[in-house]
Amino acid sequence: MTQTSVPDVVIRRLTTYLQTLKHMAQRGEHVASSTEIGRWAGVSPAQVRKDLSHFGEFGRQGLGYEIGFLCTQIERILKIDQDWRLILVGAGALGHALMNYGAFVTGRFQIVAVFDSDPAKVNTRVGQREILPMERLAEIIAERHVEIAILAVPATAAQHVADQLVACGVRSILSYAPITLNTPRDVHVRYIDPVASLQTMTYYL
Amino acid sequence: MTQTSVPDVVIRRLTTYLQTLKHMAQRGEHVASSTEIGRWAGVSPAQVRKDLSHFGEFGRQGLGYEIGFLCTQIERILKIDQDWRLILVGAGALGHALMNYGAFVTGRFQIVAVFDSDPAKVNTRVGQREILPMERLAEIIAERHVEIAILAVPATAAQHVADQLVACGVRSILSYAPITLNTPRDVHVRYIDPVASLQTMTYYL
DNA sequence: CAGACATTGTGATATTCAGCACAATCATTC
DNA sequence: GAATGATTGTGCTGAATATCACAATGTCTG
Ligand SMILES: NC(=O)c1ccc[n+]([C@@H]2O[C@H](COP(=O)([O-])OP(=O)(O)OC[C@H]3O[C@@H](n4cnc5c(N)ncnc54)[C@H](O)[C@@H]3O)[C@@H](O)[C@H]2O)c1
Ligand SMILES: NC(=O)c1ccc[n+]([C@@H]2O[C@H](COP(=O)([O-])OP(=O)(O)OC[C@H]3O[C@@H](n4cnc5c(N)ncnc54)[C@H](O)[C@@H]3O)[C@@H](O)[C@H]2O)c1
Repeated sequence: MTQTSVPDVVIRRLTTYLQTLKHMAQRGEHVASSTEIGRWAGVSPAQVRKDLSHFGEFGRQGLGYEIGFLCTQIERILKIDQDWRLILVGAGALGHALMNYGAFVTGRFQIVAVFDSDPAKVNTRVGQREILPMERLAEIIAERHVEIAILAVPATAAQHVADQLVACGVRSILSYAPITLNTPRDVHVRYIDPVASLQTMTYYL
Repeated sequence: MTQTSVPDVVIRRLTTYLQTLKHMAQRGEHVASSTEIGRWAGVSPAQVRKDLSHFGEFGRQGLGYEIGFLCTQIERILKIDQDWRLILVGAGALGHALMNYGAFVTGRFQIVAVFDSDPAKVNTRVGQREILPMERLAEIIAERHVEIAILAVPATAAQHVADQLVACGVRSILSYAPITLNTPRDVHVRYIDPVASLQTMTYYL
């Protein structure tokens, strides 16, 4: 029940439940049991129920969970029932893909500014937005109340940029650079690295 | 010691240790203690030692781990001391970024073919490679002994393509589609989804 | 509206994973 | 070459996480 004692794995599973529920909703279903949710999310029914019970009682005995209601609740728990403004640092190949990614154009996570250190790229456009110089980082972060940044710069520059972001008040970083960042405790960092993912898969082959 | 009983979290941490070690090697260091490795990888020294002890004794008391040697050993454990041939399905924005990603061009994970169902894209080029039609999937996978695939198609097509891949004998899938795939037990799937990562971070804000 | 049925929420239990502490071991110094 | 200092490898312990099992509670049908 206590907010702080919920393990991180539970939080991560909530996102997959949400995915599953949205998918079911699109298929026209209105109610889902923990068994169904579990099957599609790849976890046991008991796990689903226990995870949800950390935050309250959302289901009905004998019936299951009302999909729309549960979606709303999970979104509230994860605080994604509101818009979040992001910035992107690094307008390379990956940065371009991200800027054109539907979820960041129309969804609740909106990239409000793109930064790059390369003078040749600054003032050119990517998607809808103009690439800004790093000098304007602090200004935009403060002005737009940005708390989350996506890092898509080379590994060699990642730590340096991360330090700048932290200094500007960014509290969450999603990094694509294949390097573990050194940040203060209260700054949350997640990593996305396809090579690392592949390396863990070959072990099982 | 037993190969099968090693938890998946340990395997995933091995990749971060390897990253850290490579980084240290580049800085000209030759020996690393569990404390140093742990500091940069963000885990406790005891954790580092225990993880490594699952596979053998790689260190020297009083000194630490010889970096080059440990790299070699971890690479052997993860089976990344050999080249792996990958295929990529989906030559969209993300597919293009991946094809031009250095790690997939020069590293041990090599994308040997790209597929797309869009006739307008087939026979055009992305990076060095020609985009192939889905009809040639089975042929190439068998011919090149491909066991790993990267999935970069829209969510709506992901399950269908995954089924095709499994039918062709692919045993590991790295999926960028925001959907949990339904696959046989012996097929390993990892997911990369920036939105899911962001959703878990807002909880802590 | 009563009885059959299905499913939740959760205390208890089992299992997995992380941290601790120290003997064993090796390099280095004097 | 003995004494010192540092670090590993690991049994033990405790914490975190998953599973089980069932009472509680609702739905649905005839
Ligand atoms: N391309 C991919 O598909 C892919 C996939 C996974 C991970 N990554 C990783 O993502 C990162 C970016 O990849 P990419 O392919 O887009 O590289 P890229 O070289 O195409 O783009 C990097 C961009 O960062 C900018 N940059 C460099 N130093 C900077 C600094 N100090 N401040 C601000 N901007 C700076 C560069 O000007 C460039 O525009 C890399 O760390 C890479 O390892 C890439
Ligand atoms: N663009 C990004 O930065 C980004 C980031 C994370 C995740 N994703 C996810 O990755 C996937 C691809 O994203 P994208 O931006 O490249 O999309 P995209 O629309 O640019 O590309 C998708 C490609 O898949 C092809 N395709 C569609 N159905 C197919 C089928 N049945 N068989 C083979 N090919 C098929 C299309 O022809 C197209 O070329 C999506 O699931 C998206 O949600 C994208």
